[in-house]
Amino acid sequence: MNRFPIKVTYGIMATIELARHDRSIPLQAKAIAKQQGIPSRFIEQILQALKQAGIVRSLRGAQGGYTLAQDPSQISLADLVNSMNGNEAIPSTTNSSTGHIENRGASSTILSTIWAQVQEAEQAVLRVISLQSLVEQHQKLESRRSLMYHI
Amino acid sequence: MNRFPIKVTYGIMATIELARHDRSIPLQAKAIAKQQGIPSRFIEQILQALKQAGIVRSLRGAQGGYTLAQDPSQISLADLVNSMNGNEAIPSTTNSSTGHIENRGASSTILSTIWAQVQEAEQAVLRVISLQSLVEQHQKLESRRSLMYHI
DNA sequence: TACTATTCCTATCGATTTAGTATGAATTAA
DNA sequence: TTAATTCATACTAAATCGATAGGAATAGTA
Repeated sequence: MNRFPIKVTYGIMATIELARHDRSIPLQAKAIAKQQGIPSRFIEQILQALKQAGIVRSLRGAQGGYTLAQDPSQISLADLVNSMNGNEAIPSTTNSSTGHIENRGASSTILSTIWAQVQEAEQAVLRVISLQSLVEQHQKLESRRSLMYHI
Repeated sequence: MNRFPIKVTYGIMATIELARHDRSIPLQAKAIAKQQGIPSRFIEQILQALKQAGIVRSLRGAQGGYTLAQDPSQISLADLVNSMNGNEAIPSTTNSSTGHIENRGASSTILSTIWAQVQEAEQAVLRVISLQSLVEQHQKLESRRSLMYHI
């Protein structure tokens, strides 16, 4: 089962939709929502996050909408996931008020570095997957599915 | 920052404590809680999960408590984390009511396999870290800390 | 200019999960 | 028999997740 947060899932679905669409014509949030079965007010928020991360561009007003800001081959899944997870803030070990090194328990110190390794392992998986490849896989699956209904 | 759920963090702290303790004498939940600054009724619940997973043994009644069920070198962080995350249930792709293959969207199918890769990467990191090594790191940190206060 | 379609901003809401408390029964050493 | 302990279950407060809501700002078009 897919256990990415729904926000992340929707964001990825939206960018796949954008990648399949003519890049010179903006695609509206509403259109994406309808196509993918996502609540349209919700996808708007997610598209905002993608915009802040520089992954999509937006045009306001009538005939406005969203376009990809980069080529699908240049966008990694890590970019997508990170932009919607509200990127981890400055991980500092110093307490800003005192300037002292935090005196956490030893276990906590150890687990922090292990957590960092876990995060890095996840990022490594996500970095090597491009939006381009997602679109290609998507294409294959869809055509296989339509074949099935022709038998 | 350590981003393991607090339940997991506490559980690991508890097993570290158990590993440092004489294995032939049960250590009480209350003692672990006091030593590590964990609410004692809370650590009891966590120790139950560790017991279900076969990582600790328990003895009820007066002078009862918990002991490790295995050697610290045989317990991996993956074992610990998984036992406290309430291990993922049977991942089946078939809909049990119809017997048919689920007809989810293509994106969802793709993201499921990617999520599995992410999970496997995380497990790979956790599998190679033993409780033994955690205890050793813990020891080093503690002694370094006590040295600092002797200067 | 006025109208309409759209993004953008911010607040709110219900459901679920997380972190913890509470109560007391069952068990066992002394 | 008593005291200390695990075990089982239910409850609760706070945070997070998955949305929904209202309306301001912007821009194309008649």
